[in-house]
Amino acid sequence: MDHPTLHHLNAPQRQAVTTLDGPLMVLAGAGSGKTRVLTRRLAWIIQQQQASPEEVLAVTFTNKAAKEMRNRVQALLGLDAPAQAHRFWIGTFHGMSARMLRQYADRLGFERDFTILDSSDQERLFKRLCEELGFADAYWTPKRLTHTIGRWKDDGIRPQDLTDREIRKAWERARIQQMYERYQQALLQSNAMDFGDLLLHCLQLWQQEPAILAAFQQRFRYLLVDEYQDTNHVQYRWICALSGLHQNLCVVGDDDQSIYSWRGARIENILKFEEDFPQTKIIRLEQNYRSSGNILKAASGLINHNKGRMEKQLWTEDAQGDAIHFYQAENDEDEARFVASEILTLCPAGDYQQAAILVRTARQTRSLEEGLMRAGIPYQVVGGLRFLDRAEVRDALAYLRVVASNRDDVAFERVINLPKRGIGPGALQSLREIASQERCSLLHAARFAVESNTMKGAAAKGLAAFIQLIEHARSMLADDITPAEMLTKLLALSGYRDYVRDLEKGNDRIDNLDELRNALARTESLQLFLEEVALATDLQDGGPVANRVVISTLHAAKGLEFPWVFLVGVEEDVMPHKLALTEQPEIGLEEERRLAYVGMTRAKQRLYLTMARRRWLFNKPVMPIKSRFLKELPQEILEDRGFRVSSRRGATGSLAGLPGGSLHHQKVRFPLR
DNA sequence: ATGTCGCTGGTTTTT
DNA sequence: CCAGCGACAT
Repeated sequence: MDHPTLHHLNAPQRQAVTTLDGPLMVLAGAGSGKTRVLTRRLAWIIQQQQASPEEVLAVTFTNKAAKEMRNRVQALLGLDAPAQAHRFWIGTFHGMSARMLRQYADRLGFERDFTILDSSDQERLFKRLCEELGFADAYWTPKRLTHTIGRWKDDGIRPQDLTDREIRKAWERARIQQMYERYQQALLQSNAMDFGDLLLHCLQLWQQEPAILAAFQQRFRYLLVDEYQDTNHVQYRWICALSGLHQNLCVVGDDDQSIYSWRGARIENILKFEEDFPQTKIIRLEQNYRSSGNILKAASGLINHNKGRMEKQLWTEDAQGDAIHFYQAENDEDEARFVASEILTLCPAGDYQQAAILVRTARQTRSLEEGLMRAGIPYQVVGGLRFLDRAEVRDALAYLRVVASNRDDVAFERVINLPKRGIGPGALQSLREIASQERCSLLHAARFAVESNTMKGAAAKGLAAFIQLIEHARSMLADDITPAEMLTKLLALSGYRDYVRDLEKGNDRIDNLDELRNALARTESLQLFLEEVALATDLQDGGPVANRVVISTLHAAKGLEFPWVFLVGVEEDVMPHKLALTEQPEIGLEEERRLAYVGMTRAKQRLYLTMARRRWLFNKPVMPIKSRFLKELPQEILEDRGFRVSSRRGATGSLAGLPGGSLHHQKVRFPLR
């Protein structure tokens, strides 16, 4: 077998690529060439003429991963491939589900152009329902309802499925059940689905119309699932259903990198796979091509403290490489300064994209950003507050949604009084009453109220203006004005642009609106844009920007790699995070350990672990102590870079080394000031 | 209907 | 420190 698609693959990789028929589970350790295997496998299926691209379904968790997979497969397939690559069904669980549901929306009582709600939309909706139902409870806040019901949906629990496993007290269960039902009703009424619904409604559709499922089963000869360790129960059922006929299902994952249990991910899906598909072949990819020997040793040493792992031992042909550098900073500022000075030493030519700083929580980025800025090092923050989550962006999107759909009540409520149009809670309440009486949407109710002069005063005027605005926007689209131009006019005429300009940081916010408009200009239609945006996390390509240090949360760093990695804040209460240990301490701790493991295994050549002895938290001083994870590392490969008491007050070295009498090099280097 | 003051409560967040 | 919210005043 000397096919180019099989070049440069080790034996298990080659096996994973060429074992096409029957269920297959690939346990792919960090840095073991997983993406290479996945993409080669897709190419192999086509080249061996086992299926045509449209008969292959590959599911990923992020749009970014999907895009990368498509590009790489395209490259593998050669010149005639672009058209072929587009025929594959490659996408996220949610994207693929939406695609299938649009086709059959009517069977479930939805229209084809249903909207997809994000968690802030959901919270708003729950808030409204709480008010309507007089549901006041200190515990069951809209936020908690959103979260809890979201988890239930991940587990496939519908309102009627609630038992005392979920809520023990029967009287409370009845209340929550009613709320859950009302929520689903409201979604149907607004022709909307939340993320969980996308998957659940697929299952329901298939159950209700077996012929539709059978057609999909027939079609997808090969299924591939990436990041399998992060699938939840419903996703598992979704996969099983679709692969039910041919059973050519290949899942690829690493239980040691499961870090989304708080979003419903079930590590047990890996164990269950073998049970549910008894014929399963298991292939382990254990050779690591990314990290030096010491980095691998440290990471393995850490993760070995977890119980109940799939048996797997990573190894590398690489040299041991650098020691793991440990630095105990005096405080946040000193930590940032240390990181910055190391980066300057490591990247004398200014090739800063070689370095990454990984944090447990987004708020840790602040002192680091300041430190880098002071040192004149360009950086890029990934995984912080995302573009599409910014209030002004969501507002503008809500305007677009109202223009695009008559039924999107959630979007309507968001913008009806933004900027202020004199439509307060009272006016809104009467609109809702009209809507429920007439069984119509809020927009229709508003139209009705204006036409029949039901409203009075400021509210009447404001409503009329709003309706006119929306109709005007629609007529622009009908007159072939581009959606992007329409948005610009819409935001200007509504007064929203002026309103935003006068807010704090108004200029930045206007920039964001402009960026949204640019993204809209790049898309074919408004419908397509709204779909894309609903399922996307970010509009920017997301790839590393040239010559910038990446600052990332650990979660957002999965799948990335860098020559130099700084894992900062390696302290108790941060890593592991305090709140991760509250409910089920053992389980939480193991996930935190995996998170640290993911961070460490991002490093190729050198790994730094840092902590600070003093920090400020919520305006209060705290004295962090070393993370227990530090003590779980093989001590002999750690190099203590010491810590330093404020240079201005005269430095005294400290022997605050690690237990076990490790090295105490006092290499104090501070090129900055 | 809207503006302001003071209180609370703050992980991670692929979709 | 900070955003987001409810209570109260305008």
